[in-house]
Amino acid sequence: MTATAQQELASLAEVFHLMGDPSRLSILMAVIEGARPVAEIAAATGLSASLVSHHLRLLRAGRLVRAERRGKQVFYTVDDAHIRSVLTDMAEHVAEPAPAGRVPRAKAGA
Amino acid sequence: MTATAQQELASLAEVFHLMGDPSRLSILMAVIEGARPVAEIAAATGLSASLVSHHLRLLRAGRLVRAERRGKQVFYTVDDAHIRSVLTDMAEHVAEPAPAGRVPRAKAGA
DNA sequence: CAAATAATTAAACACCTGTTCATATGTTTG
DNA sequence: CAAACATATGAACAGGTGTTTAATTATTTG
Repeated sequence: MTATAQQELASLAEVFHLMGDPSRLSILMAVIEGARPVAEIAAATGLSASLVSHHLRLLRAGRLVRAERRGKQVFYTVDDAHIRSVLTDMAEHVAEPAPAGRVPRAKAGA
Repeated sequence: MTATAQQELASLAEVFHLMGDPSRLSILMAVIEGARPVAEIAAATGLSASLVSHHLRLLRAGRLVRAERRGKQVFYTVDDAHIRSVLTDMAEHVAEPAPAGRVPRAKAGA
């Protein structure tokens, strides 16, 4: 594997990692349809403003959301359309029923 | 937010979380185009067979890969098309150049 | 059945990460 | 400038996670 491929893989993993936390994912879902201020995101997700802010910084660093200040408030939105399509596409995957008889437990018997 | 929405969010986050690790992601990429035995995956990714096996168990539990035994070997493949489209779609996102002047550091000035 | 190969599992460790609580920064308004 | 509001930051803690090493379980083959 080439060095740049390793880089891209790392970046890709980083993005997924950011989406792989329930709090952050709910934050993303809260701002997926338009810009909202932090307090509103906190209310919508049921998380503290502090925690939301912490996560937003990570999401911003990973370029998943964009920030824009309007007066006292700071509005956040998802950065681009890719995130949206990925979220919807993956939602389909999760919605599928499990085909039964898969994923056997560590020790089936007993 | 409804209880089922919470559930789906958790499932969604779980899937992303599984993809959010470089080792696991490289494993997924290694089996995205067809079934391959563990040893081959290990060779392709540069990871130990043990580590690959560990991760494959998690990926299997999350229904991201499917296992099929053929003789001594166990072949793994990505479970369905959604994973593929998500991976390719997100790869596009990562490939995009950063629009400059975004993501200010914690404390810009010295 | 014994040996060899392939994969899985278990235990242990180092590291990272999400969360909370308290404090600080920025912004408007009196 | 002081007060109030909105957001951001810092420190500290608890719990989770990836990795390694060693041992174990399947499966074929002599």
